[in-house]
Amino acid sequence: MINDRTKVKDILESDKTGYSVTVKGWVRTFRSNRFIALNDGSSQYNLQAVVDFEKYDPALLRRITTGAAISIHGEIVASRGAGQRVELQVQSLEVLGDCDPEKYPLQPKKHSLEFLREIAHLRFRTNTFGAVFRIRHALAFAIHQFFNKRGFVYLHSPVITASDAEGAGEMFRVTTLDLNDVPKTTDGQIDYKLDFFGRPTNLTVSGQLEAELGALALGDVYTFGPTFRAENSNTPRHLAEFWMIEPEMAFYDLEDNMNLAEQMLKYLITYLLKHNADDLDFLEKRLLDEEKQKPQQERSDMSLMEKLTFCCEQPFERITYTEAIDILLQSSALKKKKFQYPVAWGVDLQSEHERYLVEKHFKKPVIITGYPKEIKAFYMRQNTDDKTVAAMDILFPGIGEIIGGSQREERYEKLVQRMEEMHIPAKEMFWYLDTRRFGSCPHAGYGLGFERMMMFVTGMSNIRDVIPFPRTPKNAEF
RNA sequence: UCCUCCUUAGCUCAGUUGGUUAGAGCAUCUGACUGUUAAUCAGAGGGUCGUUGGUUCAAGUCCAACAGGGGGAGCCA
Repeated sequence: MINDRTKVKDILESDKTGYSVTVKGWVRTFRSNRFIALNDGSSQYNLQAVVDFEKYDPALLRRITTGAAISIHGEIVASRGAGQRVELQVQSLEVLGDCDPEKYPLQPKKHSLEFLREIAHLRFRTNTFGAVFRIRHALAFAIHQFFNKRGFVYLHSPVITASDAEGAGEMFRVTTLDLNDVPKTTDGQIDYKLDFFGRPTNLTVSGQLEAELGALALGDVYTFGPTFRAENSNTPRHLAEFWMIEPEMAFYDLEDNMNLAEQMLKYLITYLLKHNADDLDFLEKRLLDEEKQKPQQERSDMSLMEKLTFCCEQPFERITYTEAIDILLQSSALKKKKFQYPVAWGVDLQSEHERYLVEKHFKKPVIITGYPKEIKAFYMRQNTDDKTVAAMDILFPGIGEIIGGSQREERYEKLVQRMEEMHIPAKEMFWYLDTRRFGSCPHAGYGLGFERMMMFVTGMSNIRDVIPFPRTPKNAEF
């Protein structure tokens, strides 16, 4: 048994002194041949271990280098220095894993996020990514806690699907066929009968349709799993593999749906403010440093904590698509020809329009409802005006659309009609349509991009820095 | 995929109108010092200037293509 260590976080959070501990972790810096800054991942902060170097073999001390894994036994005492309340007086020290300083790429200094992305296997060892991934864990946990408290059932939707009719984006093909010798039918087509599933299959682009099946029996369900889009998107907001939360609720209309989504976002932010204050504090300081490099005009007027607190305190602004278009048409930005894309009823809102509404006009999260049916998916419930659907998008400052959802079309005839109009093969979707044939009921749901939420709460500006191993076009190294 | 910018030491960057042996800070190594907080001081090592081709007496510097990365856009979460 070697799991006898005390975690740094527990030591630092207590004022207690005069007791013996064993700590294990990685050296961040070794100053003056006397002070080891030790980090074990449990906290943003390091434990300062004090070595009386006169009593130790210089050969051993030389092995205490940045990045080395060490185990220390000693006594927790009040610190004589100013930077910390308590410190560890070393009584015995063992190097568990050496770290050659000539070759180790991490130094006790600031590294660019781009450089750290190239060494994604080591970036966990930095302050920034330590904070990011502790927050990622906490956010995932809070999501489960939120739904569990409300009696939701966590439903595992399949990662491999045969459905290619959802129209949610380009898909990754899943096959065991020999790509160097693909079997063909007599008319020259790929013979999928010989493939593993006997038919074409893909990685899922959404668990929503499966979640609906669950909701119409279990009541309230949610999915939380990886999602795959094979789109050639090269932006700081897109990944080929990302995580999505998709709640689906029976007997909910659009307003119930919005209420739940707003409550959830506020719950998650409040949870992090309470449980990850140290990590958020670090990220806030990091952002402030970064802002200092920018010209005055581009600096944001709120700090990270202020922004998060602000979002929890304000009710989100709720407007219809039609109202949004009117605001844009009357905006000074339009009159000054600041928009690159035209504004008119019927067009989809562009990033620049969304950003204007959220960041300039309302200056808080905005929920937009009632989009034209032409620009939304087939499963959204048609409104009585015959022009719009019961859709809702929640827009956040800085990242745009964080949640997209709708009340679903529960009326069989209306749904089939819409599928025909949009060339969705109803025959292959018999399992989905069956829910509308047998005991259909009003229901609603939404999708939350987990990494988008991570970007908002951490203030990180590139989505590749909030997931451990980002998958993007031409990049799957780690 | 489109537009735009970038690529010089391990990292972050400077490098004049093309002109001798390409520089700095940090890191690393050696030595000094030792209650430090990205410790300090002195010295040393470290570069086929992203790749390929072109212009020129001469290219880190100018031109082209390609690769990788950043920012913006589209698609979306």
